[in-house]
Amino acid sequence: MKTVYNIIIADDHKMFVDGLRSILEHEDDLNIVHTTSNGEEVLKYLKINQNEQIDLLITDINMPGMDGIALNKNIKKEFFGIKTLVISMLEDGAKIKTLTENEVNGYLSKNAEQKELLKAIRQILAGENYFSTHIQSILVQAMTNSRKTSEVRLTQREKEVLQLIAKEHTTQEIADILFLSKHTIESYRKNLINKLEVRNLAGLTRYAIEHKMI
Amino acid sequence: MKTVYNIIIADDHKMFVDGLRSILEHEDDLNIVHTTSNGEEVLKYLKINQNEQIDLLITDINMPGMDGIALNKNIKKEFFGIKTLVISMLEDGAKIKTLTENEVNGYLSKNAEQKELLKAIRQILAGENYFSTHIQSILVQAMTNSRKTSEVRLTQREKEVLQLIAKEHTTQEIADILFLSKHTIESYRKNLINKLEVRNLAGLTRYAIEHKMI
DNA sequence: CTTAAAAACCCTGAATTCAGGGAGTTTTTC
DNA sequence: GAAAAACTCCCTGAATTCAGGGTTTTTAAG
Repeated sequence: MKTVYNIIIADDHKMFVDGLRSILEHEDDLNIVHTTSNGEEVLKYLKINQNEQIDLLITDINMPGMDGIALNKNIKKEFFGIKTLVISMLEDGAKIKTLTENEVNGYLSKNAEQKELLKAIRQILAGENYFSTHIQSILVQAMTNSRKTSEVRLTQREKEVLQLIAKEHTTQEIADILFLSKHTIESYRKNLINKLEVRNLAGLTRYAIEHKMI
Repeated sequence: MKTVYNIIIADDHKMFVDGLRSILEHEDDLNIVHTTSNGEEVLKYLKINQNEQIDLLITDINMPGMDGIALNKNIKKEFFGIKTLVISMLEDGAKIKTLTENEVNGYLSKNAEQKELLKAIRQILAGENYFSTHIQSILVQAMTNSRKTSEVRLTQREKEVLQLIAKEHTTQEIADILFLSKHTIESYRKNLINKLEVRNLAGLTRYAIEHKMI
């Protein structure tokens, strides 16, 4: 008697779920027991069906309501023995990094081939992690990037000023808002431009937005 | 003898293509003749296989290289009798609007059900257009919005300049890049500030990022 | 208590942006 | 073919930013 692994899929893109299903249904050892379109439903299902051993969760990152990141965190906290494979279209280094830090067992891009998908699933079920070479390189980049750029730790005041700059306030206005001299604000702007290695307001604004400061 | 419709699919997310295929292969009258992962390949295929009548193109919007919008435009210009159904995960009113203006025959979200997909395909093949009520409401919103706020339609040149501004280039640099006088770029910057109702570089940059121009 | 970092402030001068105009040419649209 | 929109270029002058130097005071850490 062969071992059959139980799989849950969470993705709000139904056609994608169909794609997964059509691939997995040809595999005798892989059994899709449930599919949902958001994170909450997965947790609900797991709680109700505690007697059923689930081996693998395949989830998207972006979903309405609880997303893949939060879902994975909750599952690793509350349940045991459930591996997680994240499949997403986005290839955002920072997000993937937080996933690996949260013990996700694998990550695939949605443009992966069937072959790679099955390889990832089998590898994860065997107890290993799976991150494609492509994803690995993105991860490495994100790591080195964070060493480079976030070496620049901004002080609270600098963040305040940066936010106001990004909100289109002039130096004088920021000075008025923070009850400081405009010279002070000019110093901050100058330091920010140096620290963040940008050239002008546009660069500061981009940094602020990219780091979700506004 | 039944009529069989020939379909081409363009989407870089292979698993999604598999999902589509698994749905469509159960339909006797729908025949997938080719799948590609970008727009260029579709055009290449169509040019080589001119004798083969293609009835429907199913395409994503976001693809590496030529995207769905450009692809549809090219197809409507160069080939006849090919309907287009766009399936995308994004629900950006402005983009959908440009699609309808470019004679796309239908639009579906990637979280649509099988049922709706087949309904859309059949309706389009029968000569009608298909836009789900959900999409229609987004469209209406985009229209009314565009009357309110985004009456600001930027020209191609304006977009180019805006992009370069947001990338921290100075006026002189942009002038050099576009082979224009710096006075011209100054005019563009001024007009952009007026049109977009912002105050400075920071505002322009924010607009550019919020509208995904960089 | 000492030292370092952060926060606040000041100065000069060049470069750039911003705001307000005008004006000619080409391209699109009706 | 006329009208509108887009594209290009130019001018002036004020405001602001940018780049390079500073100083002093407060706060945090060893």
